[in-house]
Amino acid sequence: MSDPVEPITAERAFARGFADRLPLLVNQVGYQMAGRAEPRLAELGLNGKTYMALAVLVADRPGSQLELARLMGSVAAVIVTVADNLEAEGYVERTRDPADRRRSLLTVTPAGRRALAKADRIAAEVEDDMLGHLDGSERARLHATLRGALERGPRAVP
Amino acid sequence: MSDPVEPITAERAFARGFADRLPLLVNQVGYQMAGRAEPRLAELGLNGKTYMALAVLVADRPGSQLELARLMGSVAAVIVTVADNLEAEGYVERTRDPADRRRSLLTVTPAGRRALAKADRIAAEVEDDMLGHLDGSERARLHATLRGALERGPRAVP
DNA sequence: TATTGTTATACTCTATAACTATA
DNA sequence: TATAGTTATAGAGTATAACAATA
Repeated sequence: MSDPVEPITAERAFARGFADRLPLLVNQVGYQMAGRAEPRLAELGLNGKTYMALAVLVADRPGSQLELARLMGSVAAVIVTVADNLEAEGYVERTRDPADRRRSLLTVTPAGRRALAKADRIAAEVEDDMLGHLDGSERARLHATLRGALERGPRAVP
Repeated sequence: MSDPVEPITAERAFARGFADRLPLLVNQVGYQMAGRAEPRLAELGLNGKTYMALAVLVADRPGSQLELARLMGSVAAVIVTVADNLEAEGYVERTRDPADRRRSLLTVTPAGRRALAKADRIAAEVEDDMLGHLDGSERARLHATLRGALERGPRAVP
């Protein structure tokens, strides 16, 4: 104790109780990442949910709010608020589908695309923060592993 | 379309919007894992938080509720409820530290250890569900990667 | 005066179920 | 009758601050 070259106290940096329990590890890493990203996303008028929605809108082009909900693993009522927030920031425009006037078409505006690009930069920096110890190939492997996990089985979680 | 060998509809199994954004991927995998584990933990009288607390109590032996809070990345007020729940299930006993009567010592009961073992089995099965496509060495690598991410930097998230 | 645990309160999220308008 | 979106409401979870006991 009181070692001059090790100013960090003896307190563990993280709980060993997480070490061999992958679900706890994944949740903790996700929680850490969210906690680091959210304050910076807030400066863009975004949060985790609206950032995710922008990403899915651009990449997957859902044809209705309900399809967006499904892609996000969420439900219709939640997407209403998400779309409201994005619309209020000027990041999406909401128009009724002329072919089926029950559906709302969400189109990302140029400002929305700029916000998404900035949010992606934040996400990349958070990734660097937490995975700076990995080289490129290790990071690519982690990406592939997690994508594979999502591709397996249906999403049963609302 | 309507391919007999591919009964899954054209709907994507998961949103491509997540694909290149690691924080979104991690959160989604964690969310999936939690959604699969929670209903089964509930049969043990546990949830994600109380399971995590049991694991940390056994592995890290915190000397007070506040230390447990720090190890879990939580705060004192939340731990009160966590400890209340574990105590109500008979999984921990709460006694005042004789050396400093402000502190509560949480000791895991034999029933608590049995519940933790069952919860660990659930966690392992959820891991198999989502990572069945990985062989042992790939899984070990994922473990090490995530542990490394948590060991880097302080936890700033309450 | 500082710290630990607790309680209280307000706030956010989420889940569910009505309700509307369109089909 | 069924579907997409919306609204309402209740419940869970979280954060903050005040408070009591102990140091």
